[in-house]
Amino acid sequence: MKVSREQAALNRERIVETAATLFRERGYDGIGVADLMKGAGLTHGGFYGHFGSKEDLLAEACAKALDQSVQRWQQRVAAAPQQGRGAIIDSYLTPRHCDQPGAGCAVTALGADVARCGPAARDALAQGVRQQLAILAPLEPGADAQEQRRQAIADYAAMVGAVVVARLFADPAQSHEVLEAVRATLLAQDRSQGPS
Amino acid sequence: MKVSREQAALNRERIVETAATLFRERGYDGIGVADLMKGAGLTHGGFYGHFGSKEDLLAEACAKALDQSVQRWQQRVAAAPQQGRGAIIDSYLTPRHCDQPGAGCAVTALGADVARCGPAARDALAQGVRQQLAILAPLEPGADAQEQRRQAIADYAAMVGAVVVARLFADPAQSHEVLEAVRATLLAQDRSQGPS
DNA sequence: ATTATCTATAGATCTATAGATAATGC
DNA sequence: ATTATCTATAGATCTATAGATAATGC
Repeated sequence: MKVSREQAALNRERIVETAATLFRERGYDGIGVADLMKGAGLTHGGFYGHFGSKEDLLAEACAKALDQSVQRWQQRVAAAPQQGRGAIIDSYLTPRHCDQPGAGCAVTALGADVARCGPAARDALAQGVRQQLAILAPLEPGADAQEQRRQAIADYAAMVGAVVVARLFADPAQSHEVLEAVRATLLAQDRSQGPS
Repeated sequence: MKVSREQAALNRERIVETAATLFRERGYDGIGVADLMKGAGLTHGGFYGHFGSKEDLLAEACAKALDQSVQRWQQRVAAAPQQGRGAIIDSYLTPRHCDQPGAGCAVTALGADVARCGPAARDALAQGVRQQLAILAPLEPGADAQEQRRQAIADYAAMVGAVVVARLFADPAQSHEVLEAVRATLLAQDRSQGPS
């Protein structure tokens, strides 16, 4: 046992990635340090060499999860520039996103947990939200930057709420109705307000 | 000690009400059976005479919390019939609601926890959401009932998401910006689409 | 010599239960 | 006699730490 300094850095990263998935799937209190380390292929005693506390790991896991979301958003926008904000809305409001919280938006999966936590995890999520709003705003219809930001916030809130509510329904048809209703309403605004 | 049958029923109800508040404030795993009972003025050993498990209590607490929300919605609509859905939107999207999760919407405070739980709590929340949508739909603009329901779902998702996101920001100005952006966008739709 | 990980455990907490106690209600 | 509550505790789990072990890197 015992590994190189380089391997130790890889192990640390694997712990953060494992945590980013398992926290989103089971919640902050739903998974213990021992199981997180086991998920990363390590024993739990090594944990406190990497992180000061479980909550410190939560903050890093939130930052990692949001970073991945931000990168996916950028890729989708770059891949379909003519689709505008629709590229983001369409991929966010899918049954796939609802059914895979471990790979999805950390705000929907961990928002309530993190709002009760210390400032580190909270700031990590808030920072991610600001980045996502910065991607969304230029794609919005609106006369000026202020109106575009307002629209970006409204779209973002609707998407987050749609996934939170859709996950409550055990019946896939009802989940689907929620996702589709929000999607149709958001995309209909393009027509009623026109492009910028 | 030991109390009358009538007093026992009152004690049970007080446990549910205490749980409805404390679960919303601290999350399902954030408060234990012993502290819940202490909050109701009882000792924790008596708990299992009233409920089969902690999760059974969660289901009852969710039902109670949503019942109270539904009643408040009905009162607000009855008190200001000319204001329509604006009466609900205005009261939902307030700093007061964000700052008092223990008295607010259970979907925003417990949605993620409950989505990971057994079916009883999930169904209790889902049933409450259906009731809230039924209140909202007749107040929506739209050509027919189907379009009104679609708008009700979209408004509801936007409101839930707004509070979840607003609670992430430590800075009250940023929380307020989220609430106001969603409120302005929802209410602006009346003008662009017109009343039914 | 340093350090990343492992084994083992301390100390706290949590759900659930068993048995005792003291009131209600026949 | 029944029953609602209380005291006490079993059994499990969780965070965090202490000390041992076996590599790395000078």
